[in-house]
Amino acid sequence: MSMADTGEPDIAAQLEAASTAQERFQIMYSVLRDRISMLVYPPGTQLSEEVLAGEFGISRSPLRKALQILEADGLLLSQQGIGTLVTDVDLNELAQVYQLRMEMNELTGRLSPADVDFRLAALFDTMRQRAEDLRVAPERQAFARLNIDFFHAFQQLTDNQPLRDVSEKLFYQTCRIWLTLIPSTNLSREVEIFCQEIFAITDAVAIGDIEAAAHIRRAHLSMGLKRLTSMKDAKDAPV
Amino acid sequence: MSMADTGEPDIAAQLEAASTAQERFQIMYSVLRDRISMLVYPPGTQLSEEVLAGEFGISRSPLRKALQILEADGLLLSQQGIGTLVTDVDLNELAQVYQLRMEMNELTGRLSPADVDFRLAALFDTMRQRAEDLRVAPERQAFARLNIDFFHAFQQLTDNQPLRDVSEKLFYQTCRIWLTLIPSTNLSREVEIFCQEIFAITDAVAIGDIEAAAHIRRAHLSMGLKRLTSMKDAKDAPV
DNA sequence: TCGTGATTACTTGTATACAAATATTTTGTT
DNA sequence: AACAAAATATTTGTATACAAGTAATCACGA
Repeated sequence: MSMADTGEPDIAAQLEAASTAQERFQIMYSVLRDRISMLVYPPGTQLSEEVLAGEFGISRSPLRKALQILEADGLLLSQQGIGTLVTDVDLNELAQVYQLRMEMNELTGRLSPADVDFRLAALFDTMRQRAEDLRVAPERQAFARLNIDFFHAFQQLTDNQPLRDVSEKLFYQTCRIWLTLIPSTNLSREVEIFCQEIFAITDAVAIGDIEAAAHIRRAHLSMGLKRLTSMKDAKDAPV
Repeated sequence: MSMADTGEPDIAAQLEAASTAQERFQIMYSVLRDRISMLVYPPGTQLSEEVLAGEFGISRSPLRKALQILEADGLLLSQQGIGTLVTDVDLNELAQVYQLRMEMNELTGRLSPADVDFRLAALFDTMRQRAEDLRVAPERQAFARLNIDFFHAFQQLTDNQPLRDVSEKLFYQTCRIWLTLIPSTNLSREVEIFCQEIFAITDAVAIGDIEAAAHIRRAHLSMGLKRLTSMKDAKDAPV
């Protein structure tokens, strides 16, 4: 599925193995979005179409489709003569996206809540396990990876597909802010808070109370925004 | 020459006048989305890249970007060897989108409500005027056009940009359903209902009560969904 | 007449050459 | 040395030829 964190073995081979154009697009899109979100390409990075096409073993044409969709998602900005740059997340946009996500997460509990079957419960159990592992050995990459994977798990708590699509777009618009703002000194604290969130939500899911899970998620989004703004202020403050 | 019956004077000239690629994309995207929404291209219509590029006076490359974004929006579906087809709106998707829009419209009143200045009040006044004109002479095209324009006016009631973007995507995913389902016999009734909605919302906006406007909108979305499902049932019923 | 296989036509997907826009470097002049 | 203008390099944008996939047609035989 997602994987492709550091390993990401030979994308070119995966692309060649894919039979349809849609599959190839999906691979390129996922890989690039993941690299942007995991800060393999930090904000401001210039992505050369020619270089990327070379790495993927294809021409610029099919690659450009992936880049154009990512641009529509707000993750890239292409300009003729300048280049394709990874966008930055500014504080204003961050606050607006977070406010919207807070409200929409509540909808997860109200609109078409999924029934918690064995598979879903098992998924959240692995999340809990990964959180515990991370707490023992806090690490930036693993933290970011768990953040992304837990989001996708949470998504499965609703059967409303448009809600899923919209939530995903909003999530990826800002999720890299954590990696960009967390200094190594704060990592442990953030991991601890995130673990508490995962534990609480997993407990709620275990007893089938999706609405409770949604409210917990909302509360943590709210507090997360507050911490992010304070981090941002601390970073922007003069030395 | 071109079959663009609804105003839309020579797109090719507009494209040539545009100075940047982004402007050209915006023109093509808007024109195509509008044609799909106004049923110039009804669901199932096959859009030939070559023909469209010819009409727009450009090559397939820049046109394809617009088509690809519209495909990501869910309005088109492209398949190699088959063609690019306008998607249909099925009842399931319709219900999910409407449920989500109902909830999100409430957010319009809570998240960053815009302050109603003179310009905004004037805009809603023109909407009221157009509604009154439409009531006198109900017409399918004018109804659909007002539906789209009123949506954009309503959008301006919030300053939360992500909320605007998401709402717009959702709106265009289903708005053509009205034109596809309304038989000429029901047009007058729908126009009447729509006028009542516009009048009520305009009154609320006039006194600066955006939250009230949002609740009215939500109520009409809810009732609209009910009517749409009943229309759909009536249409699908055997003769 | 029916069925079946090959052929043909038509569609989007991909590769590539070139155009246009921007940034950088060089070069010439004062 | 400083400045300006031109040449150059680098990037995305566009046009176009061809490949790959699909559907319809035709030919041919039983």
